[in-house]
Formats: sequence, C-alpha cells, structure tokens
Amino acid sequence: MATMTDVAKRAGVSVSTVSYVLTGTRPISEATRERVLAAMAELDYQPNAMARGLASRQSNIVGLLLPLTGRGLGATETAFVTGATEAARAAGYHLMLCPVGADDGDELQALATQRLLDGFLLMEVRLTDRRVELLRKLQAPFVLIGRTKNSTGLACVDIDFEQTVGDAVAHLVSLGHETIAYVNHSKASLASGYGPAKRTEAAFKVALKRHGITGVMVPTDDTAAGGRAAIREARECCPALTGVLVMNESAALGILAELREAGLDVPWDVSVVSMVTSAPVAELASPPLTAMTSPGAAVGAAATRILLERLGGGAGSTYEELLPCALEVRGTTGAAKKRKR
Amino acid sequence: MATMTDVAKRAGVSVSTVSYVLTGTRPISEATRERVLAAMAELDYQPNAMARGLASRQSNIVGLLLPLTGRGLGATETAFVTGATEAARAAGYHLMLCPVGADDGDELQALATQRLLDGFLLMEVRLTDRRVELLRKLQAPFVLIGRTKNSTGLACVDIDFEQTVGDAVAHLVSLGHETIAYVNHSKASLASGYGPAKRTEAAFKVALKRHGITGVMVPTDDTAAGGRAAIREARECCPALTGVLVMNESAALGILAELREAGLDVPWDVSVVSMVTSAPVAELASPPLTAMTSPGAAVGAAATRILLERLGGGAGSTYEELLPCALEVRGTTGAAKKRKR
DNA sequence: AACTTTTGTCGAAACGCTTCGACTAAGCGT
DNA sequence: ACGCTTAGTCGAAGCGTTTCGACAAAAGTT
Repeated sequence: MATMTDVAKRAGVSVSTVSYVLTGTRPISEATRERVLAAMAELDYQPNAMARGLASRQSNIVGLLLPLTGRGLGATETAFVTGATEAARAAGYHLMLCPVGADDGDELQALATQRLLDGFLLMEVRLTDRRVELLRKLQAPFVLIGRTKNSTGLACVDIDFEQTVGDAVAHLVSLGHETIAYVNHSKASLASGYGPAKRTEAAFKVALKRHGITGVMVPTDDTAAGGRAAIREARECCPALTGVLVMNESAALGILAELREAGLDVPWDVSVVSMVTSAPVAELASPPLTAMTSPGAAVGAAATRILLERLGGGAGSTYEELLPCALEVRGTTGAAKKRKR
Repeated sequence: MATMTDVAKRAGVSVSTVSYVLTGTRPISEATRERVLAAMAELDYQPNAMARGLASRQSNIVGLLLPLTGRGLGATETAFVTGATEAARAAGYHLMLCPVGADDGDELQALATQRLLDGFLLMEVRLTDRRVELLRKLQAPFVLIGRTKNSTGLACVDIDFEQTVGDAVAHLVSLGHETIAYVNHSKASLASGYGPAKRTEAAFKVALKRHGITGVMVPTDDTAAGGRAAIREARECCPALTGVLVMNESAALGILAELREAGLDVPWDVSVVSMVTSAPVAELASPPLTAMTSPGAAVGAAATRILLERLGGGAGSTYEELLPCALEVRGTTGAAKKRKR
C-alpha cells in the first residue's frame, strides 16, 4: 500500500505536488509531472478512496435507490441499472445499489447524511413520493427515473409513453387496422394514479382521435391470465377488432395463447404490439412479438449524466427528458385482413 | 452537518468518548452513554462515512463484480444481486455494483487497491477466471458465486446442479417416464468447459443409470430456435421419448412451440421440465412450465454471509456451499402415456 | 493495608488525502 | 529597469473519525 508520501519522496517533490498531478488543480511542469507519474507506476500507487473522499468531501459514488421487492427486477429495470452503472463508470463514478423502499425514510435519511454518496438516482418513482420530499429537504442532488405528479423544480428522465403509444398506434394504422384495443395495467394501478398507466390511457385516446379510428381500453392484471381475460373481453365488445396494443409482457403472451386457442392466427387475423418490452422477452414468444423496445439503458445513462452534471455545480432547475420506445417489427403484426362490411 | 466534536461538546465529554459510544470498543458508563446518545439525537448526528473509513481502514462496502454484457441480466442473476444486497444491508454493509468483465484486470486491480471496498463477490465465474488469481494475489477477501475448475483455497456458493438434475429426473421417473432427453447448453459451451453444462451432463448420466432408464443429451443454442431444433433431433433418435429436461428457458419455450406444432400435447404426450428457471418466466409459458426454481436470492445471500464472515477475520480455507433448485410442478409434466411395446 | 485489576474517561496522534496561502523565478508590457 | 501577472512548487492546516497510551477512581485480592 504505497501512499502519496511515498510517491512524493520517490519523485523528490512534496505531497501537494503529487496531489496536483493527480487532480490537475494547479499547473505542473511537464518534467516533474513525468517524474511523479513514473514514481506512481513504480510503486503501483493507487489513491486511497476514503482519504480522498474525506479531504475533498465527495465520494465519487452515486446511489441508485430502488425498492427491492422480493419479486426481482424485470428486464427494463435491469437495463436502467446497467445503463446507469456504465454511464457512471465512464465518468469516473461508482454506482451503489441501495434497496430503499418508498417508505423507510430513516434509512434514506441516514444514507444521505452520512456523506457516503454524492447524489441519488431514484427508481420506481411514485406519483407522490416521500423520498423526493426528503431528499429535497436534505438538499441532496438527485434525479428521478420516472415522474412524480408535480415535477417542477425536479430533474427527471422517463420513457416517453405518449410518443410510444402514438407510434404503436400509427404502426397498426399504417397496416390498415381500424379497430384496436389497448390492454393496459390493472384497474387498481389506474385508480392509484400509476403514471405509465394514466399517461398511456390518455395517449391512446389522443391517437385514436387523430387517426379517426375506433378502439377500446381494457385494464387487466399483469399476468398471462390477465391478458387472456382482457382479449376475450375486448373481442366481445368489439368483434371487428384486428389490432391489439398491450402494456405488459406477461399479458402479451397470454393474449397470444388465447388467440391461438380461439383458432385465430397472429398476425393474419389479429396483430399484436407489445409496449415497453425488451428484445429477449419479445423473442421468447412465438411468433416473436412486434414490440416497442424500451430504451432502458439509455434512460439510466441519461439520468446519470444529468445527475453528474448537477454535481458539478449545475443549476437545479426543472429538467425533463423523455425517451421513446423504438418500434421493432417482428412476427405479430401484419396487414389488416379486409373485412366485408 | 453535525460532527462528532459538536456532539462531544454538547454532551460535555471528549470526542473519543463519543466514538466509544458509537463503536462499543471500550466500556462506557450508562449515564454518559445516554447523554451522548441524547446529544446525537438532538443534533441529527450521522457519522461521516469517509472519515470513519479512513480511520478504521474499512469502508463497510462490498463490491459485486459482474460483467455487464449489454444484454441485461436474467432473472436468476438479478436474484443473486438482490439477495446479496439485502443480506449486506442487514449486516450493516453496503453493496456496490461493479461492472468488471473477466478481462479488464486493470480496472479490478484499481478497485481492489483503492481501499474503497472491503471485499468482493464474483458473479459469472468462469472455469478459469483471471479475476480470481488477481484478487488472490492482492490478498483481497472474496467469494465466488459459481465455481472455478479448481476451488481449493477458495470460498464459493453455487447452485447444486447435480442434485437439481437428479431431482428433475426423479420427478419424471415417478410419473412413469422411461425415455427422456436432456437439452443442454450449446456444444460450444460444453467444449469450453462451461461449468453448469459439464456438471449437468455428468449428473444426467448418473441419474439415468440410477433409475435404469434410457435417455439422450442434446446440446443446443440458448434460443427458442435452438430448442426447436433440439427437440426435433431428440424425437428422431428416440421416438419413444416422453420426457424432456431442458437447461435454458428460451429453449424450453421453443420446445413447447415445436411440440405443439407437431400436434403433440404437453403434458399428455410429452412432459417438459425446465431447469434453473424463475417463477415469472415459468408462468409466461402456456401451459406454465414445471420447473426447477433457482435459489437465486438464497445464493446471493449465502455468498454475502460467507464474505462478511471472512472480513470479520475468519480463516480463509476452502469453503463450498451448494444450493439445489426446488421442483415446482406446473402444467408441463404429467403421467407418462403407456405405449404399446 | 498494600497490591493489582478493572472501569471509565481524556488528550493526542494517526489515517492519506486536498487545498490554501506563501514564495520564487520567470515572462511581459511600458 | 520597474512593477505585475503567471507558472510552478512547498509547507502546513485541515477533513471527521478511530485508536493508543495514560491516568484517576473504584473494586477486588491477598
């Protein structure tokens, strides 16, 4: 464990000079810089993170707050994490995973006050989230992945649900579909004001109107069974249905299974588009799901970028960045069958 | 930001006394302890993590090393992470995610030398893994999630593949199946000596012999298409086949699709068991997959426990803990159809 | 009663770095 | 030739803890 003093001795300079070489805070002549660098290399010197953190009062670590429900992370959440981690690493920061639920405020307060973390990334943000108020009170820099109800004064990065729904509907319309169903999250999430559910609901209505087509929204559970029930309901109330947009991956698979059992061919009889879905899951289905691929890693990376920017002393005003999902056409969408009228 | 000095002043004691109250390193009278605690509460005092780390030369952070392939984490890996995170938190430790591939040794060397981390958890361990040698050389405490070829002197926690394969085969046998196929990972992984593939191959042979039944192993790609090809091959070479054991989830779904298209009913004509599969994925399939559910979170937690034990000053001798997957019967296994001989 | 322990507390020295003020030697405009 | 800025370096004072040695007072031991 070589220390900075060792390096300084070996290079024949003072410790502060070594520090300046490392941090670039003050100009150093090319000659001594090289001597110092050489000394470091010879000694396998690595700065002590704790000492550096103490003296500079910043740790170069950001915390990623996410409630770890025992159920594990989905592909999209995982992508947030990996995207954020990589972006942080690229900027010389580390990423610490903090399993902090929306409820245990004490835990978070401790984390924020310990000065272990320079800033926070919040995942699974609720429409009104106590973590937000707390961090704001503690004056800790943070960025949301998702959106709260009122986001003035906050920085957030989220999936652009409005755009995504619009694109999905446009894809179906371009294939000639004129009656489509949107299978959303459950009634309960809708009632609780869950952001993605509410936003997509609104966006769906807008898209229908814009294209002058008819459609229906069916809320359902995020399970295969939920998907089955939803498609049955949708077909009952709209027999002319030829296109389906579905929010949840499990439900999407349920829908495929139900349609198949009903003797309908996908995409010949009915086209299906799955929203906010990752490629691996989409390809699990047969036929592989046409999907709006979630920009998970990009969202994580963007959030990290914004956070680091603010750490650098950036303002702190409202900031919002929305990334749309990209349409990836696979096997579940095709031209609408022309029906006799 | 109250410091320890503030607390000491307010409680009318010296800083060292406050420190002893916090760490319990030396006896403190009940009276002063209470005064100190009160002062802390009044000031909302939280010890500064960096200062503490510098002075005590330990950070209370462990690093989780995992190569972040752009493809995201599967459910099992995610469970490792969440399990480890929670176990660490429960013991007063933090978990840092470090995207370190098996190759970039410099990155790891830096991490280990910076003294930011007290110890390491390695995921995605290869049969011969350079990270292992490096950490050993640097004398950093670490625990593997997975196993290397030669594990003497190492601590590792892994899925008990032998037991799992045994249990899966036993389940099929108990249902009357007498000819079964094992769809393993690809030929390439087998050739490269990928641990799980090799171990399950061996275990499958043992299980066949023990039960006195016939079977065949078919290596294939970890994709739906791979599964389709594998089951075709298996049925061709073993027409009497009624049971299938499959290693990869995507392949499992491919197998179901292929069987369905061949006009065979699952589980009536053929039973399928998926290995090392998580519940959510198993339930995506229709019918839901009977699977050997991977003990992901438990593995992560166990690894963390062992690591922390060693940090406490535990020995450092060989340690191996194997956790089996638990059989969860769902819709893809049933009694074997009796065939005419 | 004369000791050795144990208990409870304090002061000060680390821990390994950053950063501030000060100083010297150039470089520059006039 | 004169001050004035700039480049380059040093010494020392922190940063907020832990931990060690010291010491007084209380408690056991013979």
